[in-house]
Amino acid sequence: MIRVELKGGVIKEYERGTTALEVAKSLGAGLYKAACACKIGGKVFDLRTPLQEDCALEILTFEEAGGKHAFWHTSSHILAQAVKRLYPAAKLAIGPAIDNGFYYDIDCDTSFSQEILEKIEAEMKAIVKESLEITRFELPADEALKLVNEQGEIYKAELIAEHAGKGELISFYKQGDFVDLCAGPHLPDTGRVKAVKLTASTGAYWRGDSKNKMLQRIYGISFTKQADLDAHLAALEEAKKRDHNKLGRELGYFTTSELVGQGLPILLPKGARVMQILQRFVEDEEQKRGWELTKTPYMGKSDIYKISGHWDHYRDGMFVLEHGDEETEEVLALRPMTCPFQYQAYLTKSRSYRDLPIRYNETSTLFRNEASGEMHGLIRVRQFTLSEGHLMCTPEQVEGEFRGCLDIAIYMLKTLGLYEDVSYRFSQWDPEDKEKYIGTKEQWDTAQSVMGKILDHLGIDYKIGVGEAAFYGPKLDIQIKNVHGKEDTLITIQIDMMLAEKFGMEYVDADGSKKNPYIIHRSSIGCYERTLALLIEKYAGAFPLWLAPEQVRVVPIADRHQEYAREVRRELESFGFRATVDDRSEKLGYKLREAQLERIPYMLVVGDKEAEEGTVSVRKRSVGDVGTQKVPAFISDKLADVTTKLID
RNA sequence: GCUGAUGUGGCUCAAUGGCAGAGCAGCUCAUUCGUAAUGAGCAGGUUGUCGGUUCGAUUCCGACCAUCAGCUCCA
Repeated sequence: MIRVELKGGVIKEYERGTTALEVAKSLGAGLYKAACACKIGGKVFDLRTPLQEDCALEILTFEEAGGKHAFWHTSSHILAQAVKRLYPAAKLAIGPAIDNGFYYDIDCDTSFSQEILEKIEAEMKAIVKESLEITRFELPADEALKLVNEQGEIYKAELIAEHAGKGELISFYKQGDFVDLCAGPHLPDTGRVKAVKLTASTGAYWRGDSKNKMLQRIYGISFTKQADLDAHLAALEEAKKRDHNKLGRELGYFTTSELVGQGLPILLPKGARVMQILQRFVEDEEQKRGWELTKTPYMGKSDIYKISGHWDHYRDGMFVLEHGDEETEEVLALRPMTCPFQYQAYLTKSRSYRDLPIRYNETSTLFRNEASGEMHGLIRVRQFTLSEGHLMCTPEQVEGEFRGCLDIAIYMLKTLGLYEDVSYRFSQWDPEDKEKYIGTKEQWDTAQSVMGKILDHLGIDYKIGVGEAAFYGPKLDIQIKNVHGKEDTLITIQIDMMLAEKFGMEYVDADGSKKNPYIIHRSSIGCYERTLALLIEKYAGAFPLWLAPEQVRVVPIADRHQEYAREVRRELESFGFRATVDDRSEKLGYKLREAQLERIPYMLVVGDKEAEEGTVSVRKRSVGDVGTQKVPAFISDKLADVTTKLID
């Protein structure tokens, strides 16, 4: 007998070799029916795992992450089984659970149109109804290979071939007549996937490599009951309404034009105003923290990019202004980054260790010729404005300066109300990738260990991204998810030990020797276009007062109140408020409705009473009518909110 | 760049191998109104662009442009 510690510290005894599923069954029919996977000693396992010794066991249901993962993984197997039933010639690649559901990559001549997805979904429901038992078995690599070859599963064979010769057993899962190579864990049977929806069919390269064949990827989501699926789909619809690419256009923040081109958004007055507010905020804050503003050219000769290495790495992604022969004539290119231009500022004189750190910031407009399929709203564009900076310092200073760079980024994010939504990624090089990265293994090990030490010192919780580093150094990326759950980099701080040497940047140290400074590349608020996009989504267009392009709208009730309304507006403007008067001969309700739809933070209703008393009737966007105030009282209240950058 | 989808007035959406229609927005007039839509009238489109098939194309076909989802990429 073995002793199994269950949830809440309860200890029960079982026969050695009892499976987790049998334990769940012994604990109650409800738990048995809900069981998806288990945790043994804190690690997630399949429910079929026999318990061989005393252990702590937790049965995971759909409510826990591990259980959800198994549930969605099984859903993907059901998807694959349905596809194989309908299209026996289809070849299966991989089909994992993801953060929000599951997918399966499939090689099939038939294109999975909407109608076909519906057919597959119907077949999945049939498989669920059949409530097939799911069993696990293991084979040595050579027998496993034989099995998948018999099935004609060439992609599975490729996966197994990688494990051949290591002596490990390859696991399979079987449900009905469908067998799939898989590490698991999986549900006990297919009958538990009560509600399923296939959400999309897209393309995806085999093994994530664009040199490989493009397969078809079917995405889906599933739940234990239909009501949860319905709620999930409704939430997705709600999220779509916040999408900056839709809302930002509707509210008049930006537009695009076919005549101008892809990835070249036109910021309309509202968008341009918010961007100006953000820029002033960033530049002022950076000045307070010892950053010096530069203004460098939007283009430069190819020579400068050849030294930095960008010409080799990113020439295709640069807008090169070609006039003639590259060999004999000057070739200019629009700048894709500001680094080497700010280095020229550093190089204007010889530097002493006493001069360091030198911190240069710039609100820099950059140009990158992104691939046509990459462009998206304000998130990924071909011309953008970065709050960019480069900091030159000694090795002793690098930790403190890095912390300073991080501090300002965190301060920005907190002020904007985005901080709670971000996560950190420590982006490292991939030693296997000989093409992308410059420098030696020693240089990389040093730079990464410096950054790793700093991050650990600061107690930052990060994920490691192998192969995500810049070609010249490791990065701390501050990641954020958009309204659809897609993650992007908002802010990045990089340590660079390579480019100073390439550009001959030196300083004279205390002992008289010449050394290359460390360079930190960093952004404090990221790219303004992208930040604006995320703010639109975060606030669903209802910006905090300090950021709102129009802060106050004065709404006269009848035409005879227009003069007083304009007086109120002039008073507001004299205190720096962005205010307008809606002087159209419309009914009050009509004008308020429009102001609400435009997300104006405050509407000031003025009629006979207000004009008489020198007051305004305050309507707050988020609340409604909040009563009457004297004009100076309203102004001082809201001035305080603007000064503190209140997020309301 | 790749896979797939989409493109009809400013917006949301109809319709059709044979004169393209509605609501909202806009404009005009009337209404002067107290916290999310006053009424009436008017105007607005070479159906993304170019080419092909056809007696006739917005509809069918092709190329391109743009937009969307995803992949790849992101200095």
